[in-house]
Amino acid sequence: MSEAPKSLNFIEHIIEEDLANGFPKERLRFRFPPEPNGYLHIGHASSICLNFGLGLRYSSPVNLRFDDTNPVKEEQEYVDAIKRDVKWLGYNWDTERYASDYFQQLYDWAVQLIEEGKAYIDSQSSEEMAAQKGTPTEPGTHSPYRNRTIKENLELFEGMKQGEFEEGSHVLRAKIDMASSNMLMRDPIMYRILHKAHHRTSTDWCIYPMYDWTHGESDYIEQVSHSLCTLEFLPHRELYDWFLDQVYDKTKVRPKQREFARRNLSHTVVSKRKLLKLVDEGVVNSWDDPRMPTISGLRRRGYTPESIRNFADTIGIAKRDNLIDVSLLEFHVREHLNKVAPRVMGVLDPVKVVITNYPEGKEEWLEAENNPEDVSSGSRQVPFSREIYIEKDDFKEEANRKFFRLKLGSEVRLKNAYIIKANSCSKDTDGNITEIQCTYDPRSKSGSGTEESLRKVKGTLHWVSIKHALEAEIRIYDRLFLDESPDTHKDKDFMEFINPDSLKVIKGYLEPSLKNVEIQDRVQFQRLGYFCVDQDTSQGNLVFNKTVGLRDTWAKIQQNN
RNA sequence: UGGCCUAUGGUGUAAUUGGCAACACAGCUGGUUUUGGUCCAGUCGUUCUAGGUUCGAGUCCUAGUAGGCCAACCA
Repeated sequence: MSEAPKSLNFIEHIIEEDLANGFPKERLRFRFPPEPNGYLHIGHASSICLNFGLGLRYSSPVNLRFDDTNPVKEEQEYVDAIKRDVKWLGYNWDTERYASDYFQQLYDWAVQLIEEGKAYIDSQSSEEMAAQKGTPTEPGTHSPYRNRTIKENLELFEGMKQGEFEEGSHVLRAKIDMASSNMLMRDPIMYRILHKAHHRTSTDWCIYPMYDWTHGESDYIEQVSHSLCTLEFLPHRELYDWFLDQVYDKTKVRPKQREFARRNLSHTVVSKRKLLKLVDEGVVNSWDDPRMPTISGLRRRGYTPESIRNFADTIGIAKRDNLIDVSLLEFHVREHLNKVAPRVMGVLDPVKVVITNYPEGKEEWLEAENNPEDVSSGSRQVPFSREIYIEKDDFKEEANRKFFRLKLGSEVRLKNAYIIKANSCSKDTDGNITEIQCTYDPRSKSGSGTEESLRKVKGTLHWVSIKHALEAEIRIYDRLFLDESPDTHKDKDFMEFINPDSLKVIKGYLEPSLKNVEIQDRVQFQRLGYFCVDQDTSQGNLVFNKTVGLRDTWAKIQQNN
């Protein structure tokens, strides 16, 4: 077996360089560190695939670590959803960790910093501290509390921990440099008082560590070798390193933070706050609404884990701003579903066809291939009868040579069945076609091997026998936003670009083999697209979500005319 | 009136670290096909600008330009 030489992304280059410089491969360790304050989305999928992909590549453990330092926003529900989504994507974490597991260690280290004169209690309001912080172009000024005695600091910190103070009355700050060009180094807050129960530690603590103080130390505790995050954390790196310096023991692995650019997907938003707004304002029905770019939404839409992993792999990882066209994601789901989704026939916008020379009351069960891409998938039987539905779009009274479908006076193949010829049609008073009268060639039955069955006719249509058809609710989705990058307009809110027609619910008529489908089953409605059984399906009420349409060359030809 | 990051086809990412700019998607043209799907073949098109170093620059240096990030008791 030869493996195609795959080029490395810049993170892999860094790791290779570290290994070349003597870092032991067995000490490589990664982590995926979500905050349990919302659902995972396609952007997280990229990060998950990066970290777990590195774990697979180097046979290294990857921890799932919940960054749960803010009980105001975090909930167990999100922890459960995140675990479900990571598993569904196909990854196994080494150990499940929580930053809250480290609260005691973090506290002890904080005490140590105070004792070393590197941290102090500030007792000003957040407004006062903000005023002293300066601006990116002007240095800050020192807090009047900056030079409290170590003893006083220790007593106050202990008091904070014991719950003696109100929220907002005191914070612990690192004593670094109020004149630093990096705003994060201007005496950052390490702890704040929050009289709020935590989803894991309950009321054990009423002081909670801030992100910067927690994250790097957690990496260190877990001995994560490469701590990967998005680019907006780049300025945090200096502080990450500073905090690490305070506790670092040279015999241990020193975690290295490196930053990559967040992946942006066109025609959507990927920010928990914005996604939450879509849910709260009823633009979508839930976090797992199939229009949402959340992992759970994509799953419900019919996306496969493989397709998402391949997508993440293809878009790669880099440091520049990007806007990835959603059509690339669609390509990957088509690519996978083409191989695995059974083919079935369903008519979504029906018009009745009567085959006038087919005996009334007669029915035949015809053999239909389940998937031409997978011979092992076998075949099934579909019923044929005198009255069938075809798509309205598949018939025109007159059309030019490019129209490979049914028109008066010409022939077309019914998939898996017979060649029919349209002779006439009926219309209602508004001129809408209500019925097409055809005749069929009884010797042209698919697979019969007769000369007539082998005739080449230009078009092949899908169809469904009216008498046998299953009615189903079909949910057709379109992109949620009309603009390719709705949240990057300076003067317009992303909500202004919402596509009012992102969901269309219609009734479809399906072949009877679909009677016993299960939730999440994925199929291809031939010539239309890929569809997935929605969880709203119940006894006698079939609901399908459209995952994505087939590539549609005909639509393109029409558009260009 | 600051600091930091980034710049390669329409999109995303590569380039053996200074040595013929490539892969995928999208587009276009043909072929196959009982899905206008799939598949196959072909084609289009790229190093932000100006200098510099070098036999040789996408890669290194300088300046410029453009975009992004940074002043939450969020992560």
